[in-house]
Amino acid sequence: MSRKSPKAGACYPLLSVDTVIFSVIEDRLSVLLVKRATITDEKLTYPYQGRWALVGGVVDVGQDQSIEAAAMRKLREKTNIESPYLEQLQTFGDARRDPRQWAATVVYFALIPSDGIALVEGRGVEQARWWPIEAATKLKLAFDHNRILQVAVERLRAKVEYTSLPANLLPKEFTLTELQRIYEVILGRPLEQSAFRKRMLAAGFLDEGRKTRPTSAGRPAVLYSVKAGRKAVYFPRTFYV
Amino acid sequence: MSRKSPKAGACYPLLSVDTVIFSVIEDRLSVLLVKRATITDEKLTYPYQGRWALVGGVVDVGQDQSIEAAAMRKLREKTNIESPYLEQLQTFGDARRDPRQWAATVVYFALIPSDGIALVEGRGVEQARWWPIEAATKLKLAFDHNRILQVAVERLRAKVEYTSLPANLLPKEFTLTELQRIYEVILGRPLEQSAFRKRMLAAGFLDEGRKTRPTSAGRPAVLYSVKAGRKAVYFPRTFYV
DNA sequence: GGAATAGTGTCTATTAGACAGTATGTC
DNA sequence: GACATACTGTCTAATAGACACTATTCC
Repeated sequence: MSRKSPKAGACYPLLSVDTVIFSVIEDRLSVLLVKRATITDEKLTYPYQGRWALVGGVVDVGQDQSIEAAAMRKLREKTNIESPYLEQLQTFGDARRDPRQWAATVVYFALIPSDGIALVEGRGVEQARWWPIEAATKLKLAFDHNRILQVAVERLRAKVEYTSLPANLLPKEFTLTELQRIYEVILGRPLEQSAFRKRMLAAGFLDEGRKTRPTSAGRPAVLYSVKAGRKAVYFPRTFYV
Repeated sequence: MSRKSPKAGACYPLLSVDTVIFSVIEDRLSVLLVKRATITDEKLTYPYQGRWALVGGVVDVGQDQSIEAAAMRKLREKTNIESPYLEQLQTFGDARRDPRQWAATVVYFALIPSDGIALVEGRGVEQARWWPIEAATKLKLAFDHNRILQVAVERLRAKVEYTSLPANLLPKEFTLTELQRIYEVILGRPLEQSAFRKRMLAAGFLDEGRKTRPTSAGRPAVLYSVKAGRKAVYFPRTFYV
């Protein structure tokens, strides 16, 4: 925000990126939010102080080669995830969503496994934490982030009905039971085991691991992993016709 | 492009909108392209002179209340369509896609009926015309518009498999045979009549018109129209499982 | 053997696709 | 009646869902 001309801020749109970072933590679909810092002497130039917000920030033309690179950079600054599933959601832009000026934000959504997530606190941020979706939507978020979050959840739920996206929420190797649990958590309803397994195997995006993992009790399960290069597969039908 | 500071153009991203306007004309999926004007004395500030390009332009903070409003304005300036089906496709933005500066463009795609299209030529544009998709993709378009067009066509073809989107390519009233023809043109393969009709009627997005239209020969067909407020319906399966 | 979890076989209901057949208009 | 286009009935194959059954481990 250091333009020379006093009117510049009002004449050109500001471009930022925001990422809705999803993970399933303790059987709940959750989103990573950051709390915006409180800076007592700069109320005008740093709005929504103390509010929870999506991970994001202004695109830096000097630093970012592309919008996606900007989103990846912001994500790296907040988590230690190297290559998450990242999909562009939608761009929101109008005259009123930022009190300072006409602003547009390109929103991505990311899916990351629940294992080994370490949060990093950065500039302009007091805290970062995971919120279950139901709790997050009840918060009064910064900017139009409530609406953005809602759109992101709707898109995720819609795509889970007919794609293999949820596999990106698990570590590299996982059992079909674990995968099914992820689907059930996001959709909020139980799925029939036999039909689920048939569908996943028929879709042909899984490699069967030779090893099995003996858990505390019960028959050990076969470990599967997503075939190399297959970010997502589309099923020919949705669940429960 | 009239920023005061000489470095301003290099420091902030430029935000524009582009719309891939589709229509089915004479049984061919077509896209509306405009030819960029030739201005001999301003080669640097107006790139890709004489090239064909998507309909679009820079977002004007003073004029446009939102990005979608900007897209609608550009569309209005080129065609006389009042309320087309308009869906945000994707935003493309990086350091190299515009020779002048780091630029981002929010791309929409529009579906408009083939009847009553009148083209209007505007500023910076010499011609506007419809190109069949196969011909358009062979042109060397301005900016990264070849890539954008490709993404748009892929998205359209994908959605046609499981949505009622193509109904937006027809006038208000149409027969099921006409609707089927649109699907076949976009998908590039014939569909089985009985299954097609069952699917469309089962999806429940059509109102049966009481009138029939006596054509030159053959049995007159029932006219259908999309139920009020139903922009698109999702089918539970794709065609040809 | 009992408990727990993983995985499969079989039946049924649904429905998409195929295709022949019927309906209704013009000439 | 001939022709053209619109529309429907019926058969079949595929498969999702339901659910009971089997498999493999730990204790």
